[in-house]
Amino acid sequence: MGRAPCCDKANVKRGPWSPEEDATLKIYIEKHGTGGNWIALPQKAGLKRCGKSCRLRWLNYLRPDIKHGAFTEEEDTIICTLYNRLGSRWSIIASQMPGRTDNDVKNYWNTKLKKKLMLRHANLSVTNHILHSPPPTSAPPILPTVKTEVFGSTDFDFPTVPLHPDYGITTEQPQKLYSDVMPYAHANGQVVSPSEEVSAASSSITVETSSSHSFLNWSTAGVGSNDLFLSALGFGGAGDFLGGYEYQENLYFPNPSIMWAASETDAQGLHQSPTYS
DNA sequence: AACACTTGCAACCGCTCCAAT
DNA sequence: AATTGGAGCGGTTGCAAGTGT
Repeated sequence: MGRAPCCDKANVKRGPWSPEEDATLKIYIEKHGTGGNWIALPQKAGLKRCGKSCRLRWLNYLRPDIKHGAFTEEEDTIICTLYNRLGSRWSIIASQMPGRTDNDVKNYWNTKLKKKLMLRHANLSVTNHILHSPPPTSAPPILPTVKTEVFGSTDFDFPTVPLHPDYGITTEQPQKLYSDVMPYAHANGQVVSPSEEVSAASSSITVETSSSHSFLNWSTAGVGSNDLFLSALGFGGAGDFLGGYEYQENLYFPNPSIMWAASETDAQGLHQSPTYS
């Protein structure tokens, strides 16, 4: 069929927004709203931009409730846990973090958090190697390798890491593993924490993520069902990754339909149902 | 000081979804 | 039921700023 472009590219400005454009858009939206029609908005506002660009600029930068600045440890944990659970559903992940946009979260994950994970993974691998490996008496065996593909996120391609069987991570294909064990990823024991020494912390924290209807409860009690992703990386889980906090399911999503759509349409969703009060 | 390389992030692209017709 | 057009999403790109040599 083919689709018409969202705007006449020859007649719209592109590239970085000037302060004047920002001001024009902001003032217009604050005065008139978007009217639910981004396509017509730029002309009404007197901007030589396409509606799509205006929408993005507003949502990702100009909105008054946007939070700029560094991500906190709590936010790291939320991202980590929800990515583990949902894959790259940035809009849903961002919806749990007031003031953060999907673009923010996505960029943060791609540029920083993923590297942080890999770094910790590398460190843990070294630690495990030192702690658990017997003194080498002969040439080391050729170890199996795992390419991590999680929840259909086929692009998530951490470096192929040699895994020692004693470390507890199997070489079974993660995708199969995930579908097999849903909704209890740990039930058949295919995935276990490779580093027992990091699971002893005990504390809890409740993170308010919205003033009205959303909070996440974090504690170290029990083994969460969300740890598959991080376990596959060599972490005990999100809490393992970030200071010992373990995510405990207690999500209150502003728009439940989003979550059901996410969980039911392609079997990449939540391990268990959110509850509402 | 100058250049090369890396990093972070704003912005764009192309696609799917969905409501309206 | 088929088509259309807008909204929204995830992936990718481009560039400015920062850092290293």
